[in-house]
Amino acid sequence: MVISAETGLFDFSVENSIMNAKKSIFKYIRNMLSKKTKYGIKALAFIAKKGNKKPVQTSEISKSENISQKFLESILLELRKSGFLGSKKGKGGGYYLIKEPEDIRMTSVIRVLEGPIAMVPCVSLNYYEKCDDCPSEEACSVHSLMIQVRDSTLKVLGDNTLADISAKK
Amino acid sequence: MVISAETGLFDFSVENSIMNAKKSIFKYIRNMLSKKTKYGIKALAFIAKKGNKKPVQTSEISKSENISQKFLESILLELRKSGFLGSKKGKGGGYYLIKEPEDIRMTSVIRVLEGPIAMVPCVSLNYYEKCDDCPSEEACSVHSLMIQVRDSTLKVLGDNTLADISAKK
DNA sequence: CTATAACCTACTAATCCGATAGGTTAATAG
DNA sequence: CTATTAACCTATCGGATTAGTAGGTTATAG
Repeated sequence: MVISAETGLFDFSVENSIMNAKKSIFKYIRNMLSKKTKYGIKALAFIAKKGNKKPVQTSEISKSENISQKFLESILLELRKSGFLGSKKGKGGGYYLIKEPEDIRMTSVIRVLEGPIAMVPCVSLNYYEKCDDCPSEEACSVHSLMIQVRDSTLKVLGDNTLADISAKK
Repeated sequence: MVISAETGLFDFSVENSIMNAKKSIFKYIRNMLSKKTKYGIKALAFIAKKGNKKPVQTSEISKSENISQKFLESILLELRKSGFLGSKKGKGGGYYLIKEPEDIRMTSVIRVLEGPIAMVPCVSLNYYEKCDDCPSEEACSVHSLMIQVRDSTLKVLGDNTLADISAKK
């Protein structure tokens, strides 16, 4: 907020021009992978790295991975409800893996946290939705392209398990 | 809005529960490819299909592809400024391709309209940005996974040209 | 000179993301 | 039995984008 020296009132025009400048200078970069999903994967990897079956506290993951604890809580809760994690309340409690890391594919993690893997709903396997505009999917120039992208992404995410990504370092 | 028969007042609790139900039933599906990009690709394909060098009007594309004309105008303008299209004003004017469809890769179109192709800025080639949270990209479990996804997507989008996607049908 | 179609500027509603706040419940330690 | 711990739950919020809409101005063809 800029205050005019002359009038003592808020100078909205200046404020506005600064905001517009910001807009144009710092081009927003769209995240296709939300922080939620990113944090979720990191948390799973963290738990997997520990290896043993003792529960890991949210606070520990939060500190180690620089994630807001409250936000992380909601993510881990969702992962538990989706069957990836088990939990234990009270002292010494926390979250632990239910399945082996080798059996957790990145596709399933991302589908739960993020939603569709496809870039467009009309080529999504699990979250299909027809486009409003396209009368025919076969005639759509974007459709087949996006199917190719989906399939190549699906291949990568399906090949990678939690064991693979938590093995790093 | 629901009106209580007893009090004659708005029953916000009911209203609210309906809205919550809606929220949970109709899960929002995130588009990773914006409509802007989708429309832009469709428009390019439309122009490419025409084949000849006569300018194509925004209104024609808009009607044929079911795209809001004003929105499309802004997209085609951007594509012109980015060097994909040429334009001609006045009667008989419109937009035309500057390069051959074979020479227009989908990667470049998407980068201009959408921005980064990578799912996360920290693995983007053209829009790189460091993550706030990660102290080390090598240690990040998400990083290498997203590099794999990026590369496979880049392969598909780099292999497909405007000629390829407009050849359909 | 007039119709056309590109070009430009500003604004808006709806929506989501990422997070915060403030609590309740269940399990363990002492 | 009591205090502590950590998961669990509900509500709310600011900031930012998307997908337009509105209302013009400029240049070109006939």
